[in-house]
Amino acid sequence: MLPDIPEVVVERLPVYARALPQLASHGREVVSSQDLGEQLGVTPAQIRKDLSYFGRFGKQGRGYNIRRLVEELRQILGLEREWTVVLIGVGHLGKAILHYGGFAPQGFHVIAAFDNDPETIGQEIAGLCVQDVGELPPTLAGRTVEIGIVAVPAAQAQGIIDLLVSCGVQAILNYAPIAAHVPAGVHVRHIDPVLALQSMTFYVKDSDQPVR
Amino acid sequence: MLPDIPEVVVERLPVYARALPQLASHGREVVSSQDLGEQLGVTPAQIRKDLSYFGRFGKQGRGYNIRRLVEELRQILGLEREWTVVLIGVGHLGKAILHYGGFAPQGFHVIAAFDNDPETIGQEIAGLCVQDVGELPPTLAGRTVEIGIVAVPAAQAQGIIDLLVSCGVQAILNYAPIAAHVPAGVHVRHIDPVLALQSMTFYVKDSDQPVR
DNA sequence: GTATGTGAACCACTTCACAGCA
DNA sequence: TGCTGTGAAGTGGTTCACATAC
Repeated sequence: MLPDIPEVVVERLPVYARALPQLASHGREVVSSQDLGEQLGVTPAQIRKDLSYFGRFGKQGRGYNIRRLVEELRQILGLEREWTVVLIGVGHLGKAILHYGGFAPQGFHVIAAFDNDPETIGQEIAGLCVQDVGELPPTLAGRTVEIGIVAVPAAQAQGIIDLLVSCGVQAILNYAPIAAHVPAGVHVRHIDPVLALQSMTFYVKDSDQPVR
Repeated sequence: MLPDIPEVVVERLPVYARALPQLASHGREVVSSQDLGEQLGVTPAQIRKDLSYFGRFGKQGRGYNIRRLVEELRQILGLEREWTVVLIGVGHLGKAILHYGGFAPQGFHVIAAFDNDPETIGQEIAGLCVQDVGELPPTLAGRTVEIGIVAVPAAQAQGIIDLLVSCGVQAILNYAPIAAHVPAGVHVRHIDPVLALQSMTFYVKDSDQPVR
């Protein structure tokens, strides 16, 4: 139906969807690509082009109705739905993810957590009882789980990802420091603060300011 | 000195630097762009092109000496240095960041943590006493701090980023869900798991597998 | 007058393909 | 023979600029 949309475009849509309600304060109902672009550090042309892949949501001479555009974007992205998530790896990082309050309000519900450490299995964390990773396949067989969050050590990550894929999980948020291999049709995003720091140091290393 | 390097290239270098030692196991000393590419899901041509921006590190007919290449990459990226980091925002997320053991081994040392909540100020977390954010400027005046990690609520994030920039911080790792505005010469990377999930749902939403 | 939507022009990154060297 | 290093070709995404619509 929709002709091939560049992935970078899809990745910008949630940014737009999130920024728009902020612009709605002060009783404003309409926003121009100019306004949104300034808010986000993006060119107005890019915003218009991105949106044009999906339809014609604006009015010439006026701009975009904020509420309407947010709803369109959420529809396009599938954010009106609720999503079911499992977490694998309940170490320090996994515990922090379970306690993180940012997923559920956006419709991402962590319904089970798994680990392979006998000490960790059975613990209750954020209202969830940690299960043995061996129980993952039977647990997922019953219900539809679209998303897996991987927070295991690097050495185990590819194996866990393979397991998730074999259980029908279609999207993986990978916190492990490896380049994941997945079959076509499975989607991966990588969260890696160390890599982020290590690419910034390239730009900072030369320009060391003298101590004043 | 080095002619303009695309930012995407710089972002891939740490990935190469991290993957190489893994290939060194089994007593191997040399690796080809082919091997590394397969490991990382990148074309061999891209690896060779990326490296060629910085020098000629390989030997025709053989490949790259792993140890040598890792050292070159670490030198290029400034990873041989130690880096000084401050954290602002010691809520759930900030605490998790302080407990995270992945920064220090890579040379990123969090030397101070700040918050504006009287309850949090004074707490000792991971060996660090949380300071009032008002103490940030005097604390940074004395020493060189290159990197700031921002883990405050969205509403306060831009203000904190401005403050960091005014204190001479040149690189910011931003966990807050906003598009940060910084002057030229300051570098920002954004960590946002919710955005990552929200762009994957676009691809998953239609292809919902039937429950078997 | 004002801001969208969009083909065309432009730019940047990726891939190709082969000369050059071990 | 094998693999690097690199100009050249190709691809994909961004920006321009203007016709169009309110």
